[in-house]
Amino acid sequence: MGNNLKAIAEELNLSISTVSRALNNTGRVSEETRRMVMDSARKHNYTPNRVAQSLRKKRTNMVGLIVPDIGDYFSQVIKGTESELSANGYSMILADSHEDPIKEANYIKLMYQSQVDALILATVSDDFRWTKIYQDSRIPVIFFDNEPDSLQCNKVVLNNIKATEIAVDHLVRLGHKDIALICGNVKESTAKFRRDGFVEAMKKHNLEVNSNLIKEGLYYLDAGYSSMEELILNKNENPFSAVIVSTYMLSCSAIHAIRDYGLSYPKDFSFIGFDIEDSDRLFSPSITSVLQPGKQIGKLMVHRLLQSIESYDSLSSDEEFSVSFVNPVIKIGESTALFKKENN
Amino acid sequence: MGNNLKAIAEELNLSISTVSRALNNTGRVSEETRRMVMDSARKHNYTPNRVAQSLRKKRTNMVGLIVPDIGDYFSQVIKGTESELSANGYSMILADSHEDPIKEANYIKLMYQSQVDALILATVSDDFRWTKIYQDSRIPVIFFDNEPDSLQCNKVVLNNIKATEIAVDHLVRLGHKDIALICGNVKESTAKFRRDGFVEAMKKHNLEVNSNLIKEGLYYLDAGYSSMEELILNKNENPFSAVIVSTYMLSCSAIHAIRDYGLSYPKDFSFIGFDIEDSDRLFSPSITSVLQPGKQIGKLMVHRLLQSIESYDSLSSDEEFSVSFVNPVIKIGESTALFKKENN
DNA sequence: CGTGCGAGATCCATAAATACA
DNA sequence: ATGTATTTATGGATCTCGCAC
Repeated sequence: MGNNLKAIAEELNLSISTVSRALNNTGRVSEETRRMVMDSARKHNYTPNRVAQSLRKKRTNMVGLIVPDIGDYFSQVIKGTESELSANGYSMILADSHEDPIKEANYIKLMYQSQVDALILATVSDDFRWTKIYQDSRIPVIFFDNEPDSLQCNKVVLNNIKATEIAVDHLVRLGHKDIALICGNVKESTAKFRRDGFVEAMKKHNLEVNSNLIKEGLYYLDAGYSSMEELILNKNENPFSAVIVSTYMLSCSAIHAIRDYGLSYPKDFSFIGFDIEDSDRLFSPSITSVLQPGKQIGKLMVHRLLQSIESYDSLSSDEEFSVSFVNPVIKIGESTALFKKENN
Repeated sequence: MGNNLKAIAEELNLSISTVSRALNNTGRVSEETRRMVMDSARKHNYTPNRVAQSLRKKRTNMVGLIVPDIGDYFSQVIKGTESELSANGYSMILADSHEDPIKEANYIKLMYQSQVDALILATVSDDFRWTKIYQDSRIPVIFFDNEPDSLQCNKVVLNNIKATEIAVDHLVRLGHKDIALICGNVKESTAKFRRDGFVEAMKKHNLEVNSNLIKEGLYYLDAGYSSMEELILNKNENPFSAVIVSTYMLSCSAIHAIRDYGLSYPKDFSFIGFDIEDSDRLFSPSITSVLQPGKQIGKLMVHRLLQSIESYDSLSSDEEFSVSFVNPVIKIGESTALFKKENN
C-alpha cells in the first residue's frame, strides 16, 4: 500500500484526478467526496510527492546556493537566505565550492540538472559562459560577494565606498587625522572601491591623504601582515594614529602583526577591522569593525529572485539586470579611542 | 526545442529509449548510433533532468540536514556533511529550525515530501512520533548533537566522558589539583556525561572532588555567568587554580564574568572553554578549549547513512541502530599555564 | 446548462518486454 | 540464436477535455 493518490483513489473507487482535485481544492468536487478523500488521505498519511509535483509543474521550489566556504561571513548569508526562502515555501540546496572554480562549475551544472528555480552564487571563477544556459532556461541567477564586473547580471553587493567611508567618519569623530589604510589588490573592483571610499572620505573631512599610509596588499600570500609591518616600521617617517583594514583576511593577519610587534590597540593606535563579528563578545579588547550585513544580503537576494521567478511566469518581459547595494554597518568596539598626542 | 531525450530522438529518428541507453551505456546500442547520439547530445547541451530521474528511480540523491542554527559549531558539521555528500554524488538540502520544535517538525515533513534519501538532524524537540513514517519508507535517519535518549535510533555523538577527561588530564599535567567545573543541567544526558567524565578523571588522578567546585548551571538564563561568579566569590573558602567549562554558551558567559570581576587567565587561574574554535587565532590570550570535531562528525554521519542506503537497497535486513562516538580534541592555548602557588 | 466525475495526455527518464532483422 | 531498436509500462501528480446525469 503506497501512500499516493492512486492508493486513495482505489480505496474510494474514485479516479486519481478526482482525488487530486479534492485535495487541491481545484475544479469541481462534491462536498461529500471531498470529505471522504480528506479522511482517506489522513488515514493513509498522504503527503504529495514533491518530486512528481516538480516534474509536472516544472518547478521544484528549490533554490541553489553556492559559496566558497561554509562558515564565517558566509554562514550569515546562508542563514538569511535559508530563512527567507523557507518563509516563501522554498528549500535550499547548499554547496561549498572550497574556493575551487572547477568544483564551482560542477555545482553550477548540478544545480541546473536539479532544476533549481533560481541560483545564488558567490563565485570564485571568472568563466561565465554557463550563464547563457541559465538564461535560455529562464532560471534567474544572482551574484553576491565577488561581483563579476565583466558580466551583465543580477547582483547584490556591499556599498564598498561606504564601507571605508563610515570607518573614516568614525575615526574623524574621535579626532584622528593621520589614518592608514590596508586594502586588497585594487585591480579587483571591491578593493578599488574601498580604497576610493577611504580617499573620498578623507577629502570630505579636509584631511590630507598620505599615499605612504595606503597599503595595497598585492599578491603576497600574507599581505595583511606585511602591510601592517611596513606601517609599523615606518611610523616615524609616516606617522598615523589609526588604521583601517578593508577585508577580513587582511584584518586577521594585520592583527597578528600588531601582536608580534608587541603593540596593542587602542594604546598605540586605533584599529578598525573588517567583518570581525564576534557576536558572542569574546574579544578583549573588542574590535571596532565594519560589517557586511550577511543575513540582510541573503534576504534581499531571495526577495529579488522570487520577483524574477514570478515575472518570468507571467509576462516574459526581458527585464533589466538589477544591482542592489547593501549598506555596511560599523560595530564600535574598544579598539578605537579618542585621539591622543602620544598616538602619533 | 527542449533539451531532453525526446529532442535528440526526434533529430536522429530514433526512439527515446535508444537514446537513453546510448547515453547511459546500458543495454545494447551499435557503435554508430552511440556516436551519433553523443554528438547530438553535446549539440543540444543535454543534461539529464534529475527530477525525472528521481521520480523514476525512486531516489533523489539528496540528503536533508536540519540544524537549530546555521553558524558556529554547526557550520563545521554542515561543511563536513556537504563535502562528504558531494564526494558521493549527493546534494544537501539545508534547513535551520531556529531552535523551534514546530519549525523543525515542518522541515521534517518537508524533507519527507521532498523524498530525501536520508535525514540528518540535530533536534530541539522531544517528539519522535514522526520517525515511524521514515522507518516505514525506509529512509534512514541519523541524529547528532542532541541525542534523544528516549529513542532507539542512529546517532553520532561526542564521547562526552572524554571531553572533560582530556581537559582534566591537561590541567593535571600542568600541576593543577583544585579544579572547578561548570557544566549544564545534569538532567540532560550530555551535561551528566561531561560531569561524570570530570569526576572520573579526577579520581583517576587521585584528586579530591570538591563538590563546591562543581557548578551545575540549572535553569538560570545565564547560568555560566552566575556559576563563574559564585566560584570567584567563594574562592577563599573553596580555592581552585583552574576552571573547566563544558558547553560553548557557558564558556562565553563565564568569560564575561571573569572579565567583569577584573580577573584574567592564566594569571588568576587557568581556563578551559568548550567549542571555542578561533580558527583565525584572533584571541589574545588564546583560549585552551575542548573541541567537537564538527567536520568529522558530518563526514561520519554521511558515511553511516550511505551504508544504510546501500543495505536497504540490497537485502532489507532489519539492522540494529548504530551509535558512533567521536572523540573530542583539545586545543591548547594560552589560557592554561603551569600551576603556581599564587593561583590558589 | 451546469455539476460531478473519469479518461487520457503530460512532465522526463528508465527498464523490461517485444519486434525485427 | 544474436545483435539492434521499438513498444510499452512505470514513477506520482496535474490538467485539459469531455461524458453523463
